[in-house]
Amino acid sequence: MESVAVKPSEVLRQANQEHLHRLRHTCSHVMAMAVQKLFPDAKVTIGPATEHGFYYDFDRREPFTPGDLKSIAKEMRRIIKANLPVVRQELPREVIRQEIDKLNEPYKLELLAAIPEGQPISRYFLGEPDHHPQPWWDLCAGPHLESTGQIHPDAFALESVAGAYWRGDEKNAMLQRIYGTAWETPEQLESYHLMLEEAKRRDHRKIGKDLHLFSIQEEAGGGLVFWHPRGAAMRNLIETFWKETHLAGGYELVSTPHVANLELWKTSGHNDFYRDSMFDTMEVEEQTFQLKPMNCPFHILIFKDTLHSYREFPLRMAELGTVYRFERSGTLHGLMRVRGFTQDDAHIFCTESQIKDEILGVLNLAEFILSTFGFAQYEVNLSTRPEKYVGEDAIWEQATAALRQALEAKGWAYVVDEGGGAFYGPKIDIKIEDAIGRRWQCSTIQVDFNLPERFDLEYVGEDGNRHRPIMIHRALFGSLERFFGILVENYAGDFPLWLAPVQARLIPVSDDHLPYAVAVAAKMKAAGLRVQVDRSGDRMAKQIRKAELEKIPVMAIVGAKEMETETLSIRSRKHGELGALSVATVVEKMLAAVGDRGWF
RNA sequence: GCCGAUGUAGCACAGUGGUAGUGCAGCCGAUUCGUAAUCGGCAGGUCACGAGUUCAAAUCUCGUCAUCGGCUCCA
Repeated sequence: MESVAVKPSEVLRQANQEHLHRLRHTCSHVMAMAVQKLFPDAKVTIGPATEHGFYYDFDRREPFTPGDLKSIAKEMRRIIKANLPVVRQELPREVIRQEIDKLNEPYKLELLAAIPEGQPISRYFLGEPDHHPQPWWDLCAGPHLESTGQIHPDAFALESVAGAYWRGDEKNAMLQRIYGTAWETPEQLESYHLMLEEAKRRDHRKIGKDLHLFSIQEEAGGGLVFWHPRGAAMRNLIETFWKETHLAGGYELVSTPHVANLELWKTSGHNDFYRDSMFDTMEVEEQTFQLKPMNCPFHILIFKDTLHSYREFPLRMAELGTVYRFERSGTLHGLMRVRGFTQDDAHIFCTESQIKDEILGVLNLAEFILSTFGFAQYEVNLSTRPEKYVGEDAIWEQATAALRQALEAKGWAYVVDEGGGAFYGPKIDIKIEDAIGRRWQCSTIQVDFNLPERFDLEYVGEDGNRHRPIMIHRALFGSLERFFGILVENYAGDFPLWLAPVQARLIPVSDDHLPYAVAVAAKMKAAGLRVQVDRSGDRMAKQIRKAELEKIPVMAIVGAKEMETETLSIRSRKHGELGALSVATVVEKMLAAVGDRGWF
């Protein structure tokens, strides 16, 4: 399964992106033409190219079925084989408006009205415009291929039908979106399908179930995670590592409740700005309580409980804080999108002049922690002041400059998202790249000018006067649940030794060797290794098969030979049979692999 | 929440109106075995849940919940 000649992701990377974009866009027109031929009642809307293909949204009463997709694809192949020319025609607004009117396409009229004055307006025909009857055409800016024959009839596929709102707004009509994928060659399409299979093989929901890591239970409700012993063991390892690293990095650990009086959330502004994502309140002895969607107000209360001096700054407060957010049922997805999750949260209270160094410190910590889990490739975004914001311009500029300086000092390339910041401050987001090239947003670092104001935070400065501190929110994993899901998919369940919930399985050749296996296991456990003995009485080959299916990294065969010589015959999941090694050597080598966070 | 699909034993699946099935896992017994499945037996299901249609419902209808693919939103 690992030995594909050329990695599918490589094949796809070699494709000409500009050409692919045209091809996919044209493909979406071909599909729309096919759909309107087969289903004349379908109204056209928009149909752009996407990362892997294209889609087209239609307004039609009857839903498209999988069978419909087959006939649409067939019709598309016919259009491709006919090799119709793709002809662009620019027309004055009023002329094209009348043309659209004739076709009775209300969505296109709306699109036309949205095109700014002075911009050229064009349509694209599939077929010669002078031909009678007039060929199919679509209001479109282009660009496209020159003819439908340039699409390879075996390099596209229709994938699925999904609902989508007109212009992405849920107040609007629900349209039917048909997704397709399209490539230059059948080989690329094949590679794309291999990629999809690979992603499916790594799906954390499947692996999580197969390896008994976690579950989500219908009886308890969607989006609530149950960590089973093996998953919980891994989570504990991650948490321990996180806590030790933060303590070493100058953070102090705190722990706060899961609910609080609603008044707190009114002060913080969450009750106004975040209500849609919060669970309903609960009444207790005539007071109203709220399950927490964030940790920040709690850390602020700890901060406020004493008067602070600038000499204590920067003050770094960290917590693995479990929060609950109301997510609409249709959006829940395994561990990636849940209703209760644990943020690896921290809040740094500091002065303006400390922002840069603090951010740099967070970037270094993020790099250290993420790379420990095997993530060394990042995509970094810097988001600046949006249109609606709080805080003074000068301080926004100062903070944004500090973020830039920190990124530059770190030497990381980054993309600026102008106006993409939160209303309360600028931020840096870090996306990590996994083993098959997918990117996941994890870390976020946000400067906050709002909460210190709302809670009237103060510290005593060098001058003896009260000043308002700067507050930095930051999370590195983002959410432990989500990060765990990413880890599972990144490693495909083959975890490095330090994370593997069961590091070694001792396999007795027969029951005669069971006592020896138990004794050896005790020794290995005493050395701090997570070891199990297979007591099933199954044949050796069966025991090996079970251990392989459970992706246990080290198998140790125990038989007469091994008892005789006080050795273990090691079979590594990664490297196969390694022969007989003394128990002491196995322990030593395993501990070394744990130490450098590698595999055995 | 919205559009579409799905829900049968711990897991993977078969079963289109007439007494719920297969494989693996589990338990029991025999086998005591050298690098990915030993053999035999037993047990296990309110067919997601709740209504309805029918002489009869896993199967048809409606509702609820959950899951899957999307939309929207996001850690």
